[in-house]
Order: sequence, then C-alpha cells, then structure tokens
Amino acid sequence: MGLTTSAADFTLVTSVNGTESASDAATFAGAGGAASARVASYLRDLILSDELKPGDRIRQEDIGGRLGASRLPVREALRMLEAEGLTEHEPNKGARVARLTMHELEVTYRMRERLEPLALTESLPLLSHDDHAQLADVQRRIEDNTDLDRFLELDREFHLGTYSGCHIDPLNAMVTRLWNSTQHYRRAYVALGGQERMWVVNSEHRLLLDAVVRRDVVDAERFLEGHIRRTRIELVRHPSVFPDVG
Amino acid sequence: MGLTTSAADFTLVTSVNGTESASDAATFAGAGGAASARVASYLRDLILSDELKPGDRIRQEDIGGRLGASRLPVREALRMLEAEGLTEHEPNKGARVARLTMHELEVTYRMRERLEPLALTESLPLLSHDDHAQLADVQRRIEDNTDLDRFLELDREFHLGTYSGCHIDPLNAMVTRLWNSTQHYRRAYVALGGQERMWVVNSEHRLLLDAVVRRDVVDAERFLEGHIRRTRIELVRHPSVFPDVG
DNA sequence: TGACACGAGATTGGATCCCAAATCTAGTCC
DNA sequence: GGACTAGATTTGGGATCCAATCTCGTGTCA
Repeated sequence: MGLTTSAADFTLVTSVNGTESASDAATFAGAGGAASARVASYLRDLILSDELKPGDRIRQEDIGGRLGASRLPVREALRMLEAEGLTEHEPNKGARVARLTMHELEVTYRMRERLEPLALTESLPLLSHDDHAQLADVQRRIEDNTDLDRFLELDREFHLGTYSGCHIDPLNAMVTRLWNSTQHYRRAYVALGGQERMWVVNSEHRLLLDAVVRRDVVDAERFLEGHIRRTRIELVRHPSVFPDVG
Repeated sequence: MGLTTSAADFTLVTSVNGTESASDAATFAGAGGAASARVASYLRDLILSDELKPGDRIRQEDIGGRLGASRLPVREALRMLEAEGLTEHEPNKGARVARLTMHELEVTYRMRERLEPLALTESLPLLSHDDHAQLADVQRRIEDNTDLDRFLELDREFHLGTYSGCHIDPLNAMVTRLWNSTQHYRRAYVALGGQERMWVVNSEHRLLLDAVVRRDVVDAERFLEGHIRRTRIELVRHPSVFPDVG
C-alpha cells in the first residue's frame, strides 16, 4: 500500500480526501479519538492542493468553525503542521502557510537527493511483482495524462510507491515532509514549464522503474538522484516561482 | 553561535537549562508568548538528559503542575515533540518517550551519514577563524574529559558547531532532530564502550577539524561520513543498548 | 496629499471548569 | 490462580472567560 507515516499520514495518493466535505461538521464531534489529527489532515490537504498558498494566514476560529471543532484541536494541529514544516508561527500573530526562500528550496532538494535514494535502497528488496506492476501502471497513466494537478498526484504516487517497501518510520516521515514542503513550488514550476520537457521525466522514470524491477540498488539510486538533481537545477533556473522575493 | 532551529532550539549546549527549576512556577503564568514552547523545551531537556527514558510515560497534568501551566500548553508541546520524533502518542493512552528499534536506529544513522555532510558543506565556507578556534578548543576539552555526560555535551557541541555556518532552517531542523532522537542510544553505547576506543574518536575529530580549517569540503564530507558510519557499525554490534527487545 | 498616531475590533495565548469515553488498577469471585 | 467487574485515573474535547497583542481603518497634522 501507500507510504504512511505517523507524523504525516498522507491521503492525496489514494484520493484528495473527499470524505469530509467541510459540511458534515458536527458528525464527528463525539467520535472519540482524533479531532486534532483530522484538522491537521484537512489543513494538510488544503496546503498540498494549493488552496492555501505560502504566506496565507490561517485563523484558528475559521478552521475550527469550518470543521465543527473548537480552537483547541486546531491549535494542536497547527503545532503538528509547524513541526512538519508546513506552517510558520509567530507569537500572538498566528500561523501562516510556510514559505521557502529559493536557497531553502534548493537545499531541500539536495536533501531529497541524499535521503530518497536511501529510502529506495531500503524499499527495493521488499517490493513484490504486484508492486512493480502497479508502478508500471502509474507510469503509463503519467504518460497518458495532460492535466497539471493530476500529474502532481501521479508523480507523487509513483515515487512514494517506489519507497513503499521501506517501513522505517523516521525515514518515511522525513521523505514525506520533504515532498510536502516543496509541493507548492513543484506545482508552480510544472505550471510554467509546460509539456515540452515531459519526455525527460518519462525517460528517467522508465530507467528508474527498470532498475527497481531488476532490484538493482546501485542503478536505482543513480537514476533517482539524477532525476531529483535535474529537477532542482531546472527549478532554480526559474525564479519566477517565487512571487514575492523576501 | 550555536545551531538554532525553530522546530527544536537546543539548549543543552550552553547549559542544561537550569533557569526554570520547576519551582518558580507561577512567575511566567502571565509572561505572554510561549508557555507551550517552554514546556516543550523542558520536556526536551528531560529526554535528552535521560531523566526521561524511552518508553517512559508522560502525564499531562503532572508536567503542567510541575511548570505551573495548565494541560493546554502541555498538549501542544507534546504534539511538537511528537512531530520531532521525541515522543509517541496513542489515542486515549497518552504520550511516552519514543523508542527506536535497532533497525530504526541503524537507518537513522544512515540518514545522518547522508544529511550531515550536506550541512557541513553548506556551513564550511561561512565559518570564521574564531569559529575554528572555538572548535579546536571544544576538541581539546573532549580530550581532557573523562565524564560520560560531559562527553555527550561536548561531542554534540563540536559537531553542531561545525554546522553552525549553515543557516538553512529545514536542514538544521532535520539534523537536530536526528541527533535528538538518537541521543539516548548514543549515551547507552558510550556508557558501556568505555574509554578504550576514545583515541579513534579523537583522531577522526582531528582530521575533520583540519579539513574544516582548510575549508576542504571533499575531505570534510569524507571524514564526517566515515566518523558517523563507524559509530553506527559499532553501535549495531551492541544490542544490549536495547533493554527490552520489541 | 502623504506620513504618522491612535483607538476599536479581531485574534491569539492561556486558564479554568466541565464532561464523555477509554484505560488502568485492584479487589472479588469462581 | 485466572477471569471479571467496579472504581479511580487519564485523556480528548468543548465552552467560557480574560489579558495581551496585533490589525487596520480613520483622523490629524505637516
């Protein structure tokens, strides 16, 4: 199944969490257990889907009201998201969606270049033939796809899918975190990059997938690192991704 | 100065935070700003100093009472620590200090082997001669030292000091997290390893320091990775570090 | 007209009290 | 000795209240 994490169990892979449509508010008021987790998941989805953009302010009462919860679980959720790097906090000023400087984005990608090959190496021996088939299917759908948001979802599903054999929680959490905190900028880049360079992505994915199927750890790490590295370099070449330099 | 992080500003380096002696409780009741941050810092220090060990339970009312705070900021603090990987949560059961399996510990060290060289590379060009002198002084104190807990503090000060030129928040946060979540096991290992292998540590530190002073990024990364790798290998050879296998 | 000061409303941080549900503990009964 | 039940703890969450702070519109003055 998908890569899940206690710190950031991600739902976009399976679907963009359409179950809680922000109106069935009171239904879980007494559903003991995890209001704060639900609030966190709700906010996470908003941020990852770009409905909340970097710098956007998040008001506790607003969110609480929208989900039929009080401010208390919202505050807990914001603490969790802050530690995940998705929001920033300033005392008495509140929370806003985290922003990255270009340099921070670049270094975050360099972190990905070093960490994700490790996750892949941990995962590779444990992936089944079914997993391989599923990955190949996702890649086919990527090649058939033309929609921007759909691409982001599928690309994420592909890569996290290759890590799904890795069951090391600290590593999974960190990989997910890195993906989440850079999602907005990836979208902005893909939006202006257009389709013309898609063949590069697909070639890299194909090579990576082949190495995964062959269970060739060395090749897999090499292709993956190259894939992320190239993306970083192209990303940094487009400063327009950063609307307000600050 | 020291390596600081919004997600986990560390205080053990300068001193083990003796200012709030758990008795001047009410003094900050109205000191607007950061009760939750203070609670988090308090708990973090307890965990890092091993006064709270992996598996130990943390009761909200207990901590709140000890610091003259209500349960509310304690809950927020626990959420932060959970996202930092220092505590675990189970619904309706509460929080306990996080445990690592041996495999998780090993992979966490492998993460360090890949991430910390990056932090070092980012830091190296920005370290001043004063920083170099300070690092040399810390290393001298390490070689003069015989106390276990003092070694852990100094070793941490040395390594984080070499990263102190790196101002990339996401990277600093992650490095600090990795150090924090493995601190207990490092202590347990050093406790039984004794002094006999100290010369290895010191040789590695000396070589690393020399590369830092020469601003040789390649050598610095090489020595650092080797240093962490050797520690990992020795650590994994001592399963007794894990009291209850589970 | 533009810069600055000011004050009302909004928002956050936190305390306190309340309650339901789940968990832990201990004593009892078979 | 082991299973089961009842009471005490503890957590999850809500509601209300208050102080401190921030935001922002407005009014004043140069």
